[in-house]
Amino acid sequence: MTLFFHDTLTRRKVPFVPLDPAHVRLYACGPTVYDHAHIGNARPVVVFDVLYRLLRHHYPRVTYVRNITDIDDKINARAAESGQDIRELTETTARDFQRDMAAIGSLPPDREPRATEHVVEMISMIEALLAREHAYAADGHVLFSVQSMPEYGALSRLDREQLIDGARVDVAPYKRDPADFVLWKPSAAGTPGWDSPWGFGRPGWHIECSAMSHAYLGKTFDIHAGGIDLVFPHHENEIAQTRCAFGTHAMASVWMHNGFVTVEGEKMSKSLGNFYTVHDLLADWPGEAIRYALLAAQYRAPLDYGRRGLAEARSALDRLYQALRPTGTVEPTTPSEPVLEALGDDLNTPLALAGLHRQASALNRADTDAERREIAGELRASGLLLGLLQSDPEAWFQAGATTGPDEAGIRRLIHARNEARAARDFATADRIRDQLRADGIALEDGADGTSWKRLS
RNA sequence: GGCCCGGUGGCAGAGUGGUGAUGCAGAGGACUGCAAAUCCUUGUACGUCGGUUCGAUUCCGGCCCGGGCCUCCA
Repeated sequence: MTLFFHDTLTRRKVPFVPLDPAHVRLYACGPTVYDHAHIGNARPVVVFDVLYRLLRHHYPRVTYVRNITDIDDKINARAAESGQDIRELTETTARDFQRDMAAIGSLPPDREPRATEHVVEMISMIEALLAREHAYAADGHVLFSVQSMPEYGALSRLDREQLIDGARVDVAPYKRDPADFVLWKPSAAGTPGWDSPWGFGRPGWHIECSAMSHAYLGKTFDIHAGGIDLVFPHHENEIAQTRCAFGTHAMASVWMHNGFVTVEGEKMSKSLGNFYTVHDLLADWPGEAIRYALLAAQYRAPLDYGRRGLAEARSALDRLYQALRPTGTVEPTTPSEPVLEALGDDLNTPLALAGLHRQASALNRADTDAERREIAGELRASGLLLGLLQSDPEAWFQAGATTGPDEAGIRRLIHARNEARAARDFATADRIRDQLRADGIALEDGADGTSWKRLS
């Protein structure tokens, strides 16, 4: 089946044709590690994790590269203000990031390169740009010459005049053209930096992704992904650097960008301070609900994130796990056709989730155990593509609150209640149930006995 | 100012030129000692004004409203 993805460069949904069907190559821009990831940072991780899972389902080999930006002036500033060692700050933050992303069900990428480990490649790329006269050195800086590339601006559809008119920063005096951007800049002694042909300094922001994507995926690869706010300048400049350094016609075949997460209609961002960190959300919500809520809207649409959406996500997962409950932990078999089609149509995750619910309905209606096991296997396989429904259903319902009675105590009370019920002493039975309810435990009397859930 | 997204029922959110996804919430019924869970039934939604059409929520245009980008940003 042909997959379709929306390509930012052409603003169209295009059929996906891998450059090499035997090896699909995907790059996504990763975090700058100076602070906990917020839910806006998590969205591309989760969305493109689904993309990665889908590609792996359809192709024999996929290489997914997601960088970690550990060279950045914000990192330096944070380290300076907290008195922390830069390396320690970036290592800790990177580890927290990986832990948080795993907690919301995302697979690790195949490669997770760090900018600090690729400065040599960045320098040689800058040298290539200088040799081809797409860049110039001035005043300890090396700048990319935007005028040397006629197609500059194609991704963001901005032309040079607009860039200059709209610029929010002062134009540095060493720039030949106000639109030129930095490839290398000098570092003061005692601040982070590397020796280079242009003196002690550090790379500009964009060059790291050009260097690292080239190092692991080559001069041209299949898909480059990231948040929509990276279209300009980051991806525009990556394209300029990579194409001009290698003389290619494209950096990636398809450019995919996720919409941002909003809070009460406004963009969530660190600069506005209106963000939820994944770390904090995990204290109150299952990671799977955090993930589900991120997949509840199509990835290009804005997503308003908050308690309501999280509560809905948890209810929806309750329903899906409830359907899986009678069959326990059956192995995933084959994802359902509607789910595959939904995901293959530009990652239509809300439609795919609807497919999961339809499967759950069918499962709830199934008459025989064999039928139940078959549908459950398919439902789990469909869920696997979305990174959902891989837990033991009982564990899903019984996880959560650490207060209240323990499992043995609950079982004892259920036993006592069932004895009362058998004796038709419903007053006692109801008292026990009410007491458990007050402790956050809900009972369900089924054909095979009484099961319980924690309410949170 | 330039460029780009959106406006769908109580809420979230798909989709389509002509039998009104999906979930949550609501109503009725079945099941149950009573519940819960589940199943069945139930909702005259597509910002606005025009145009095209036999027919538009779906295509085209104007307008209104919301949001984003224009070198911090996922």
